[in-house]
Amino acid sequence: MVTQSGKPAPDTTRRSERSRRAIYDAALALVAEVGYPRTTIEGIAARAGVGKQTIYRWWGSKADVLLEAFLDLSHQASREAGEDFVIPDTGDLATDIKAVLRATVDQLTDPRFEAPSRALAAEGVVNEEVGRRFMTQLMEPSLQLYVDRLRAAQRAGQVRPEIDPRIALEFFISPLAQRWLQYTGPISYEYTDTLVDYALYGLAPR
Amino acid sequence: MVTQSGKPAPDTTRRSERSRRAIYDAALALVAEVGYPRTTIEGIAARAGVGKQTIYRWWGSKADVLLEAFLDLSHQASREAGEDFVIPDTGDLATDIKAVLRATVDQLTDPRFEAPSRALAAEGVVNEEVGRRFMTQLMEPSLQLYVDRLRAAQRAGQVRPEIDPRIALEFFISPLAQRWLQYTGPISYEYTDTLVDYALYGLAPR
Amino acid sequence: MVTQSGKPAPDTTRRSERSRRAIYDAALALVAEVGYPRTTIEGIAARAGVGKQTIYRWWGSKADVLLEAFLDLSHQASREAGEDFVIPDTGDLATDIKAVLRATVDQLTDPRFEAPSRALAAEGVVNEEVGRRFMTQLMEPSLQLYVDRLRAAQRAGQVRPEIDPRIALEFFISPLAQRWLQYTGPISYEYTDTLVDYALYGLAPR
Amino acid sequence: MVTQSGKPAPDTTRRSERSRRAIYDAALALVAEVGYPRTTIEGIAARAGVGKQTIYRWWGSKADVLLEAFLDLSHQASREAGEDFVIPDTGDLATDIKAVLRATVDQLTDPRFEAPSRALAAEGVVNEEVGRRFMTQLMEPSLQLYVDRLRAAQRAGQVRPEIDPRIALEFFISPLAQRWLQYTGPISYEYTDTLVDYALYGLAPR
DNA sequence: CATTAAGCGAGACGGTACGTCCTGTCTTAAC
DNA sequence: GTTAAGACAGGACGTACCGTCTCGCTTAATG
Repeated sequence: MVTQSGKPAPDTTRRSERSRRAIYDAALALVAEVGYPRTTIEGIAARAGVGKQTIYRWWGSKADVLLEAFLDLSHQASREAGEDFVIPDTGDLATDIKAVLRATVDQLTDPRFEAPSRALAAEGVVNEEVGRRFMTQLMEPSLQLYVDRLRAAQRAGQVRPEIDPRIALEFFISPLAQRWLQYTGPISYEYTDTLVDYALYGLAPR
Repeated sequence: MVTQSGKPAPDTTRRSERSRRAIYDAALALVAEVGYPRTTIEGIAARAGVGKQTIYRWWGSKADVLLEAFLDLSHQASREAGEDFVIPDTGDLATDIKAVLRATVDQLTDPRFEAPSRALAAEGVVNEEVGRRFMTQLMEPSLQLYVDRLRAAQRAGQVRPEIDPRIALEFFISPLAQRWLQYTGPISYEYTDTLVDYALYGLAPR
Repeated sequence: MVTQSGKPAPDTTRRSERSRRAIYDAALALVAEVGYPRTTIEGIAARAGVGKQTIYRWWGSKADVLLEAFLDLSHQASREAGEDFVIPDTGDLATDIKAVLRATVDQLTDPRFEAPSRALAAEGVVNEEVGRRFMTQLMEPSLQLYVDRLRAAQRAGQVRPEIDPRIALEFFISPLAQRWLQYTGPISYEYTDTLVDYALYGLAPR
Repeated sequence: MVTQSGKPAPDTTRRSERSRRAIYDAALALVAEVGYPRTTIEGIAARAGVGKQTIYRWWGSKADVLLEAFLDLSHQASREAGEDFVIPDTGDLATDIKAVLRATVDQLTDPRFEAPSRALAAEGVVNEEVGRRFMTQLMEPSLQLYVDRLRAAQRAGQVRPEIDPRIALEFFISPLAQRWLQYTGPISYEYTDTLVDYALYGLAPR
């Protein structure tokens, strides 16, 4: 998807896999250690034992590198975790969503994920392009799972049919996201459970 | 609450009001024009016709400057707007909250506010200290208004008494905030109205 | 000797003697401790417990301050030393001049004098005005003593009458000065004695 | 002779010759135009169209830059001038030295040389390291020429054999240097001729 | 099977901004 | 009216990174 710039596009087949990995590792490590603003391209290159040009050849910006590194990390994690990234369907919507949200709470407080995802979220707030990629590449797949589960619940008569699942899911996701992003309140299992109870009360038919 | 640093702490009584104003104006203008990352302390100083040291004397960072500038802007706006910053109480909770959310939508898309508040929100995501100040100084007062209005609704029997207003308000605020911050969806009056309908359905007694 | 500038000349009668002394002391101490380039007006003021403006009111530059401070120091030294600052006339010109040059060697290596006089000499090299004041106020009186002593020697028939004493004295003074200023060679009693022997051999009648 | 500093020592083979030249030119031009103290590293960099870091990478200080620039200028001048930088030997010592000193007078008053050499001399007075480099790299070669010529004169019986040429040459050089450096008197052909006459009278055998 | 062209590590380069220090002017309150 | 104190506009310092560039080197793939 390289748009035609002035430069002759680099030859992907000759790309050094070893360098790419080293760059991902260095980027994630640095963001975790010193924070995003003090993570520099030079620092990543030095830590990865790589020339700066190798970074500039393949990525357009620090955010780009981190986004890919984080995507890679997420894919690895998915592969390791197996089933965990789907929403269960026990028949009881409340139980199922509570379980998923508890897993989300765990992930949001996992130090391995926290620094880079905060960094990317922040960059995305201010840089629309990064924001949209963060959204489509990282969040969207998860959101779709909620949509699917809510549709199933509608078919089962547990959620009113006129409800738009795409909006309903925000009642579970957004309050948690905001507390995490903006320090508007503490995050806990108790909190997410309450969220689900309040929200489902409104979504269920009378 | 000035913590004892190494420096002798400047004399506030001698501070130049004219410089402060010029710095606020320059900071807000630059963020609007070139974006937060390309807004520099040197740029602010130059535009304000002020020495860099005058900025460093009174603020600790670019984020600090912008936070105060934005607070100042908000206070000005409040003063101009008068009554607009309270939640009306017509007796109909849905109507009242819809009105406030529509005003919020307007503000979030007002170019005068958008750039600086995005910048601050982003900084706050990554810098906890800024995040907490953004929260307590800018958002908290507004949130309290929601709490008050929801309490009144509880007394009027329109909201179930066991609901925690502090959590309930997030159903109105957070989805909108997330769409705005993370480009997770479009923002419109229709959307916020739907939000209120879905949420109140769950909050109201059966 | 304040030339008419735009400013109303300050009132000398109200000048604080205590401040002047403190400034001299601070200036000399700082030059000795950290060297001339790292001696600053602010540093002098702080060390002297004096406002910066007090320095700017009475002196035009750092060099000015130091020049006066050093003059003051020299006058003090003269007063303490009494007779030492005249050239003796024992009748033997060589002996007399050797004695004076040995005293000069001592002074040039006295750490109390070395730092400020090097500083002033250096400033004078590059700043003609300072150079001329250094010359007329500090060196000239001493040079005149040489002229007087050489004239006496001419009257006594120990120096050829056609010799210009003003030039002759440079054979004693300049080589020593250059070695000191420019590190062109070591300084010792033996060296100055040799200088006198070589030079007088040429100045004396055959 | 690179001492082990903390920095990794730049790669000399990759050094930009074009930048070095531009820096020399800018430094000499600025010193001539605005004087040494108002010549800044930033100014040199800007005028040379060079990044500041390029200066800091290769030189340790403003004095360092100027010293090398001046050395380079001198070498250029030597190359252009050819024979002019040796002391002639016509058999008549007085004539030969007078000629050289007249050339020196010319150089000391050549505006191309005056500003930078004053600046370096001044810096050398106050900064021993610079002083010694100024001495060894710029003055020493010329001084050696005097030593050689005086030795030849001793062999020819024109100078007493017990005279140390290294001290004798100071009678020609130092008075002139001091007048130039410290404004202790005017500089002219007549003056240097007199110097030679007075001095040789003492150096010659009876 | 050499040739050649790309990616690579390294790092010098022209720049911009940083945060600190100092300049010389100006203002305030104390004496 | 001088003084101590210190805020101010300005500007240079020396450092850290930016993104571009050029250098030899390794490493496929091709002629």
